[in-house]
Amino acid sequence: MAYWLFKTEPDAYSIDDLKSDVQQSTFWEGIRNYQARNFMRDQMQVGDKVFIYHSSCKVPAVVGIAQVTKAAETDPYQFDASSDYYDPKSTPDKPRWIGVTVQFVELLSSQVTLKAIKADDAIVDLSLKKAGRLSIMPVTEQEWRHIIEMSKR
DNA sequence: GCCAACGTTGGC
DNA sequence: GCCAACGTTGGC
Repeated sequence: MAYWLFKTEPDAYSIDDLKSDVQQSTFWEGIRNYQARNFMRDQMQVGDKVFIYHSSCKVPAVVGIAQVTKAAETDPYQFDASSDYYDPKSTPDKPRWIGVTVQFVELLSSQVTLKAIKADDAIVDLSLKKAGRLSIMPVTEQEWRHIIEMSKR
């Protein structure tokens, strides 16, 4: 089982939206970055754990946990000309973009802020720390455990 | 709202 | 295939 971190803008779709969504789950559409896509396509499996991270907001932070409930499938929004996620270069017989389905697991008892993560020497490799703009990134098991511990402080 | 960082595009 | 220009992301 692998660990991941998904960024989302809470104004658009927050962890609370996920929690109150149908079956507490959602198709994670709109990933338009090749590195992120390749993680979903090549490595992500049902049962993988996911940190939900709120970005572009007052306090950027890891706020909760979700899990992958469905492996990658074609993201239909790439064919929808009225969608922000429309990609005119993608075709149904050769789709470029995919998404997985995730389900809410739990809220962290306290959020772990970007500030705290940046200040913590135990977290070195996390892309979040390297000014990465990656919307989906791998998390090592140690980092996962460490961030869970931080949320309990 | 600014701007640095970085990914993508397209001309050559 | 290089690289400059451009667009986007995301913290502040």
